[in-house]
Amino acid sequence: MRRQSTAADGQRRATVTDVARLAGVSTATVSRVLNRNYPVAQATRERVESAMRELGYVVNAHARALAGVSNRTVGIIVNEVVDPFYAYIARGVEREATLGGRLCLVCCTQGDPQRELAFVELMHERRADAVIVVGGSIADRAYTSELARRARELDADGSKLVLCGRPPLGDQVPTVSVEYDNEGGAFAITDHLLMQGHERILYLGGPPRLSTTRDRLAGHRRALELRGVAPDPELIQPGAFSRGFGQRRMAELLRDGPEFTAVFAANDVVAAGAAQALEEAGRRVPKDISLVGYDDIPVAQEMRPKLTTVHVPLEEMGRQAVRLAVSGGDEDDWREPTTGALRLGTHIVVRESVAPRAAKGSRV
Amino acid sequence: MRRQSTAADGQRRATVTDVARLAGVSTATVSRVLNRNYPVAQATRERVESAMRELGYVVNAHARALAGVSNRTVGIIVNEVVDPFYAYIARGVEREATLGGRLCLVCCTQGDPQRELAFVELMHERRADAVIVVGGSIADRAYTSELARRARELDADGSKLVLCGRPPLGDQVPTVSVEYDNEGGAFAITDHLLMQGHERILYLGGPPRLSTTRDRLAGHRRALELRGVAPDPELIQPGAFSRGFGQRRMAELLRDGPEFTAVFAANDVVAAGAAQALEEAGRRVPKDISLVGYDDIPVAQEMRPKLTTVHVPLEEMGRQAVRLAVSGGDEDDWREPTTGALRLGTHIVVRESVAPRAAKGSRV
DNA sequence: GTGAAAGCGCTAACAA
DNA sequence: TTGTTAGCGCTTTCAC
Repeated sequence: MRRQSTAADGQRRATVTDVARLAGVSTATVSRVLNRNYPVAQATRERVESAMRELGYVVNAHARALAGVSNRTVGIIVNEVVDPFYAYIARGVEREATLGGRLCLVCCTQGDPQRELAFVELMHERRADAVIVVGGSIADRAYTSELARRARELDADGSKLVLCGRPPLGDQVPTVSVEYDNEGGAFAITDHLLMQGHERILYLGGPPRLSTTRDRLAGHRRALELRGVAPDPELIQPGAFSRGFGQRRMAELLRDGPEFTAVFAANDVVAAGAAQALEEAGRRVPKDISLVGYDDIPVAQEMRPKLTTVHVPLEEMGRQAVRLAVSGGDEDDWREPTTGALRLGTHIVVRESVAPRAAKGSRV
Repeated sequence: MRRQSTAADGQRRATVTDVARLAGVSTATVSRVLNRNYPVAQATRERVESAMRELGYVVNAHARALAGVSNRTVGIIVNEVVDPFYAYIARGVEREATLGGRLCLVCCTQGDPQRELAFVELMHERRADAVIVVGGSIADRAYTSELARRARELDADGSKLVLCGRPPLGDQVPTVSVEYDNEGGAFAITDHLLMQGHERILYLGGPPRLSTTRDRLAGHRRALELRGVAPDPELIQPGAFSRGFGQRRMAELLRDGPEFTAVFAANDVVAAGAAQALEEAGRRVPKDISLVGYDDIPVAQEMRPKLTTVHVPLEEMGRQAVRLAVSGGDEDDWREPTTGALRLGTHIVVRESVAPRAAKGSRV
């Protein structure tokens, strides 16, 4: 049974005033030793510091922020921390923010656009230097205009909304954006499959209305078209970005779907699910069916066969997002205009999950 | 080029006063519509709201916090967001915090205890309701006492330091802790190996001075002892918690290390690295050598053969951490004493990476 | 080198 | 139902 030393027992938390009193100086002096931005006599400093220690004084960040010092914070809003796609971007943001002496706050929407909007507002309320929204978005009228409104408010307060891996909100909306060549990656990997003789390629997974899906599908279709392969609607099977979806849908299609010799999974996680279903159905990858993914997250190297996929510079996107947003930080440089944009490249990583199409169809 | 509407052009950010003036009411009224915790005439409310919209008003969270409203925040401090071990705990924290209407702030130390300490302080400065430090710790005198000091300061301010997956700081230090049966899991999985006839078991990876390693090793040794197997120092090969370490060290040991028929990797990530090295050396798992991991993160199910490992209730630990720390939240219930502790169970999950010891030694 | 005092933007008594 | 006003804890001129 220990002493319950919460606010209950009147031990009001120590403030600069308390420290000042105990040290026999003014609050201004305390503030000066706190910020070490102004000369203070050695002896005075020591008295103040010991008073702080004695009182267990901890500066109040809110009071400080209110009094006008930047709180050096960038917020990042993602779907899910446990999803490597987001985690690696978050890591980039975190690293770069730390480099600039800033704190990085991570929020998870669990895929809910309303929560995303709420978080943007929250970060604004906390006066973040920048708020970064990550990942594809659905093209919803109401949602988009709400986000645009917040982008404007943020901008009006000298902060920035950063779009990371999603399309711009329109030319009138002040944002900065960091994208990756999503369409190009999808084109390249489809072409890779085509070059191996595959023409019946199943596109599997990804929320149908998501910008990410739209772009990947566009690249996929462009590649087919270029090689004169007629797209078959039956081979386009979007759904979700989850392992579970990949596995379930794949199993179904194997049972009574169209014929195909290769699978283009919307991302590596879906690919892992598909691989599982393929394995359970006794289809060998890549001998019977070739399989590719997208994103190049670590699981791609853990799978057997190792997954051929499209590399996306996730961490670098995160870094660039904060770099673009907080241009400099201390030094007030008047770099780019209000709206900056950056598009990073993608490239395919060939591993072991693709083989030339077998002479006969893949159906057993 | 667009209008650069930052602070530069004198567009001072709108405050309650501005809103009040524009709406023709007092700031108190504005505050009341903001907090919807007090009756306000419908007509008034509407005028205020439209004024807010017109001005692009966004409440200042710092001012609000300073004025005495809890900012409903819990901070979590982890090594690395991209490490699933931490990511899943973080997700639990996030989920539970959200349930309580709280914001979850994630900080990454990149394994640096000094940064951890700094983050605890930072979260305290921001007046977090609780700050959760996650993962094993090294038993360093100076570090421990520093952390203890901060725990006391936090406690004095009615907040809490939560130790998640690491040993307590001592009975005098007010903390709450959520652990898992680390030793027990290691015991169980070692015993599993022993039951399959393995006696030469290599323990691979994990920072040697980390509490996590110490506990796992303790369980491992206890199991050996119980079955009367003499521990061989050569078979204890700690190092790091990384895939790279697992792969490198494994390759070396395969080349010129002691003989062994099974590998107990300190965690699943190390196991993945070890598996890779085994594969490259032409040793089959589990036929030639059995392999187990720890943590049961998703990669365990992606590996082929699927990895037998110890399940740790990561997400649940995160949830419990905040539940214990912010006891109730709104309702001021006087539940447990200052120091609460919880220990969650672990269990092994048998998959495909263990086989009975071959008749002959594993050496080719 | 140090102190006095005026806010920063908001909330919460207390009045009206 | 609404307004007045006194802080919350800190920083920062401006004096001394």
